[in-house]
Amino acid sequence: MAPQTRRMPFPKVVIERDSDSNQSTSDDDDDGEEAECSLSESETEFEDAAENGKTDEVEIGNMGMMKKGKELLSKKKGDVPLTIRLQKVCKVCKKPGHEAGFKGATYVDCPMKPCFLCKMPGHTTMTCPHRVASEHGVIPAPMKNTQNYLEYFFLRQIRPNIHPIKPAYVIPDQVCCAVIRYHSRRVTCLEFHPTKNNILLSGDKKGQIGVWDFDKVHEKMVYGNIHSCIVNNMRFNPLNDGTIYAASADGTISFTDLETGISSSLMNVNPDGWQGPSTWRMLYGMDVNSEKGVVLFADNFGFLYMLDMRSNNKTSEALLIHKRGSKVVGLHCNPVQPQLLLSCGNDHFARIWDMRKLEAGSSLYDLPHKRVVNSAYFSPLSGRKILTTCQDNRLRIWDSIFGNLESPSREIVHSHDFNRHLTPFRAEWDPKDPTESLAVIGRYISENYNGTALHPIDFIDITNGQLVAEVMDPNITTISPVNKLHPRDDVLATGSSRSLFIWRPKERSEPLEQKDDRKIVICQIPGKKYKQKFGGESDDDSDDYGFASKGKNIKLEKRKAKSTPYPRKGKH
DNA sequence: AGTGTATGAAGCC
DNA sequence: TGGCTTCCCTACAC
Repeated sequence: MAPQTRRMPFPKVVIERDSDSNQSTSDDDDDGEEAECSLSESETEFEDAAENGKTDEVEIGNMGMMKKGKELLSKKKGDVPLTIRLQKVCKVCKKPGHEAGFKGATYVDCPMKPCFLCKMPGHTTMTCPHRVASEHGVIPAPMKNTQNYLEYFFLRQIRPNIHPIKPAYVIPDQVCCAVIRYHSRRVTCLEFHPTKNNILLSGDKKGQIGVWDFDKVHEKMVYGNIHSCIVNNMRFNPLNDGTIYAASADGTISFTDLETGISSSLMNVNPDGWQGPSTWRMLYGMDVNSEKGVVLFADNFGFLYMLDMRSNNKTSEALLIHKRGSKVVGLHCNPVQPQLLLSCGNDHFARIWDMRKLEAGSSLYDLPHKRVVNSAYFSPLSGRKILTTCQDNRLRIWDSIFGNLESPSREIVHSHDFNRHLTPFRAEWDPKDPTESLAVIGRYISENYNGTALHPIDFIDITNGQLVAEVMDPNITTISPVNKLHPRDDVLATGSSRSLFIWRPKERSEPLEQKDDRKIVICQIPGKKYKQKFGGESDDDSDDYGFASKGKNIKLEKRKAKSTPYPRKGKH
């Protein structure tokens, strides 16, 4: 039998490319296969010019491209020439005429979407009014004078701690030491030692807990057998600062001796083991109340638990404090009033509780938010203010916890978007600021700094919304959602991806060029070759957490910020 | 350089 | 309520 030949010739295909598309092949290529091939290369828009001149527009994403293309071609088999115009579409909204994404180190927003910073429609991040305003307060901070008894006693108690004059802020703006790839998964929480100034604790997504002496730099330890997955919060034991508590999504509260690494599980909220994801309890928020001698922690079903710190027995049954089935991600005890507890979670609320009468639904105040509340903290000295970080890209401040709590006294628009691959951002108070007005938080959106997209860490004056400082380092190209200011020293600790960084004020640091190489330690998983971000390939697998050898050390170049990400009207 | 994948909240039906 | 899909700047390994 003679081979069958194609009776109907394949339709003539004319490919027209968008004028600003990259390379252009022969415009009048009539090879069908070639057309399909080209179509799969990039996101394009089909335009099918039919015989009567009527135009059929079909928008196709890159995945459905081939299939749709074939359908289209087969439909048109035998028809007059098929014109396929290759036109670039925006990867965000799939519409032609514009493109979103990185242009070099600058990110261009899709104009069809709401502003990535303030979430309002009609403009992009570049032109967002919150980028150019000198302050962001949507509601002025009112000084509420409630003059109730509680307020009176409260003020008497804290008055000596309140500074009348705001001192100049000291900003730790230069990286002085770092451990690169210290953790094997991203860092989730940080904690400074309450008495030893140079000890930093870090928890990660894998369940490991690191203990790092950042003055000696190379003195570091990672405990990998304490938890089996994400460490959500850690606290030092107020009765013995050589021991810590940690809450993990493995459903346990651990108690660990930092010297020996010996750890015990104080409580397991999944006593029956794994019964499927719908019943598995994970622990998120945690705090210790030294006055009451209890460890408080909460799970992903809305429940609060309490353990007596001396007996390690639970002091009460689990108590529903947030919407049933929602995560309670943060707990904080008031530093001055031990009866007051602050919680926050995925039900879009932060709640204030009186620990003397804790029962479901008995919260003193419910502070509403538009999205999940990542964190809620009382101010560190007076405990009178509350700072929350919400996934709606806003920081909120309640100036007086005894005032009108129906609405925050201030909202500050700030880029700290939720991203499932990042540890949630949490704005943290500066515990050293006597005026309780300085907060630190990492920034999600990047800025083009001399050709590199960097994500700075912002210092914000929460009394007026002003950006006091933004710190960045050319070597930290990853987002830094985890930040903690030292309780006594002018030191900032940053967790960015798997690495840790310690910042100090520039004027107090010795020039980096003269520094000991070992100020920066590169860690790696044994046997793995990996590309260093900072200077070539490393195959040093002599040590689990080996030092960077001389010459391979990270080069910290002096940064030259070309532009200010949040240009202000005045000086900041 | 290109791709797969870890993964969480929101919104829809 | 539950199951499904979508999602805008990730980080990193291969």
